[in-house]
Parts: sequence; structure tokens; C-alpha cells
Amino acid sequence: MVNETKTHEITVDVVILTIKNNALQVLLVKRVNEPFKDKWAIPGGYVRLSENLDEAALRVLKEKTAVDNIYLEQLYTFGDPLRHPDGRVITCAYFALVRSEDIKIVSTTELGWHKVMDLPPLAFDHKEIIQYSLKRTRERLEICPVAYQLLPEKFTLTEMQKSYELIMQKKLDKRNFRKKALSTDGLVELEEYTKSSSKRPARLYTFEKIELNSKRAHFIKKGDKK
Amino acid sequence: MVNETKTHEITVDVVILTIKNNALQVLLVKRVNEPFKDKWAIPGGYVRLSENLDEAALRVLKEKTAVDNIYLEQLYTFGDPLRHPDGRVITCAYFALVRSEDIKIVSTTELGWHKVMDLPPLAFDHKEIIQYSLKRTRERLEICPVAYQLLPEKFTLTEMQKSYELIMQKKLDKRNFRKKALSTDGLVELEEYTKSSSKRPARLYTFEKIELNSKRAHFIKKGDKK
DNA sequence: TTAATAATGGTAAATGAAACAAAAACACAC
DNA sequence: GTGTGTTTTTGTTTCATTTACCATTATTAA
Repeated sequence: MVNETKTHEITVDVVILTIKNNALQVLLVKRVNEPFKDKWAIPGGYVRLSENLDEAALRVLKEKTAVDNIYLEQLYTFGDPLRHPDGRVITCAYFALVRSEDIKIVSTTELGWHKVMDLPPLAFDHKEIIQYSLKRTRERLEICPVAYQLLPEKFTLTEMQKSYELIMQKKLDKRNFRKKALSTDGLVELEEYTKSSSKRPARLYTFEKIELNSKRAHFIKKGDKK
Repeated sequence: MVNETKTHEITVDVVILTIKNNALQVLLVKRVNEPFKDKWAIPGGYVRLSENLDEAALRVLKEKTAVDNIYLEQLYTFGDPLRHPDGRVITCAYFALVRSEDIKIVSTTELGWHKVMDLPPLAFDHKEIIQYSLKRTRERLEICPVAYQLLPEKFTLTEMQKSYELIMQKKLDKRNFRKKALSTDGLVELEEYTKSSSKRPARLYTFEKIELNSKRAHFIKKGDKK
């Protein structure tokens, strides 16, 4: 417990991902102060003494946005001594999957969605953090259908396939995807169809059960407090 | 940057796993100070300002043991406000897979191996941390043969199977395991056999290539400095 | 010779992955 | 109302991989 050990600061940063305009997008905030003034950054903030890390991440999320349905999971803790130019700041990074329809931006600062395949210059090591969140999202998608967290409440299988393709970065076979999707636990077929397009209507589906293969991840549903 | 945010302390704790006496074991240190005096704990220490988290974990490891071949990976960051009775201590947990033959205990404090299936009372939330490290080890084993990090440099397929069974907590079919093991990338068949037992000698194998499916994990090999 | 364990071969069943084409339903133009 | 265009919906086959299950031979020490 020498003095050297006592001047860390710890933050949480939250990579917020959604699908919007047929692209994977991440919510970024424009910094108003130095360092990295005017650069874009992942939303973040200091961890308060009274809250645990999950709570801190959720608070950061809610400071910027009004969200209802989210998937939130701790990503990795980044602690390079030089990652923050002004001192030793260790950040515990989280990532969240949200539906863009569920998000209302409540921040006063400049905030916007950016395509993850075309990021602006970012502050700190935030580019690395975003890249890692994509890798983790892919890993999660391979073991559980977290992608539905990015979709509207009711969606077609084609939309679901699109979101898989966006995350996995590759084309999938339509029939094979459909077969696998239909066997997914928790997927329910609705008696509703899309309307208003000059083509055959698509059946709508929704997710009821929350199947989660990763512990230490959190689904925050409508109405959950805190 | 209110004052409340500035009094965290951050530590690293390292779950050190090995296979010894036909059991998965974890290295624990007996605490000499309060809190949790005389309880067992995972080796840990404060993060210094000049080092990153990986370096801190490695330093903690080397303060307790002289190790050569290790697999080291960040596990999870635990930050419950009440996890440390004396204040707010956030810990970044790591886990390491080592060969018990490669470890020399250099610590002056009381240190010992404990079977993970039969743990003594532990300090803080260390039981939870160990449980999580087992889960992660299983996940890793499913995608890459990290188990060889627990084995002697030269090992028989039966020993390898034993280590898989210990980690996965289930029996495996001998012939199927052998078939899969032999097709593992990096496994090399040696022209050596076990000796000195009243039975048929078993062929020895070793690993040459380090195949790693998880980024952000580190293999520290013989001779690596730092 | 015996006891003990290692090495090895094979097969049947189940599962999963990849490749493929054709019919059905709607909107719209004519 | 008929035809056209677009998108959805659906099934089979093949191939490779995994799993389950079973039995025998080989090598050594004692």
C-alpha cells in the first residue's frame, strides 16, 4: 500500500451497438474538453464509490440515452499506463446491444451514431475497445442469439439474417439460416405479416425466452428499475 | 471528477491453476493480516502506476512463484462496493495455467495448493473468482488445447485425456479422444516412451505450435523476460 | 505365465454443414 | 383481371464430422 498504488482513477466506458440503416453502428460522444477535445469517444464516466461496475455502466448508459431493452456485458479492462495522457486511468469497458428504436438520446452534448466500419478519429484507445467489442459480439452470436437485441420487437427472418450477416461480416445461405433460426430456443412465430410493399408479405417473429449462454451478462428489460 | 470518484484502489488477483495429484488445484496464500486474517486467498497485489494490468498480474505471479511456462489471461473485473470490508477495492482478476513442475514457490508467506473441488474458507469474493476461472478454462479448452499448459512438457495421451476430464468434469471415450487429440494442430509424436512401470509403455507427445484462439491471452515461455 | 495398462480398428448412428430450385403471395402496371 | 416483378417460403441431398459402442493385441514387470 505504498503511495504509488493509490492514485489510479477508474472509469467505465460503454460501447453501445445497434443496427441502423442497414449497418452496425456505435454511439459516440464528441468530447468538449481536453484531452482529445473535439474527437469522438465512447460514452464513459467515473465509477462512484457506492456503485458496482455494472451499475456504473448502466448509469453511464442512462446519462446519455433513455433505453429500455439492452444487453449489457463487461468486455475487458484496459489499463495501459499511457492510455490516458493526463494520468493513470484504468477503464472497465462494457458493451451493450440495443435497438435503435428503443433509444432516446437525452444527452446535452453532441452524440451520434457512427458506422463501425467507418469510424471517425477516436480518443484514447477507444478504437481498440470497439474492435474488441465486435469480436466479442461475434463470439456471443455463435453461442446464443443475442442479435435479437438489435432487432425490433417483431422482425422477419430476413431481417434477422441481415443482422447476423452484419455482425459476422459474411453472407449466409438463406435456407440454411432459416432452418437453424427456426430451431432456436425462444423464437416464436407470430400470426402477423409485414404489409405495404409490393411483394409477398413476410411472417413476423419475436423472442420470448431469454436464453443466455454467458453468465455475467445482463438483460435489462422494460420496466426494470435501477 | 468529484472527490467520491478518486478513492478507489485497484488490485490484480491471479487464480493459478495446475494439475497435481490427479486433481485440479489452485495456489492459495494464507493471509497474515486483517481483514480475513488466517483465511486463504488468491495471490494478489496492488497495481503500480508504471505497469499495465498484464504486467501487474505477472509480477504478482512472480512474487509468489518462479514460473516459466504459463498461460495468463485476464478473467473479469470484480467491483462490488462491499467486496472488501475496509474500503473500495476493485480487483482485476486473471487466471493462469501452469505446470506444477515448472513452479517453485518463492514466497515467504504460507502458500499451498488446494483442490478446487475442495476449497477451504476463502477471503473476500475469491471463491466466486475461482469458480469463474474454472468456467472460463472450460470455455477455452473447447476451442483450443490450453490444457497442455497444465501438463508436463512430455506427456502421454492418457495424461492429456485425464487433464481434459478433470477440467471438463466428465469422462471421455478413450478412442474418440485419441482420434481427436491426434488431429490437434501442434501435437507432435515423440520417439520416446514412458518407463518404469509394470505395464506397456505409453508413447510420449509434446506440443510445438502454440495455437491460440483467444486474443488477449498470453503465453509466457521459457526465457521470456519481464 | 500372469497382471496390468497402452495402443489400435472399426462401424453404426446421429448430428451438422453446404449446396442446390421451385412454388406461393402480394403490389402494381397494363 | 391478367401478367409481371419482387420477395418469401419451403425440402432434399450430399458430405463431413461427431458420438457411441464394442474388442483385441502389444508390451512390460513381476
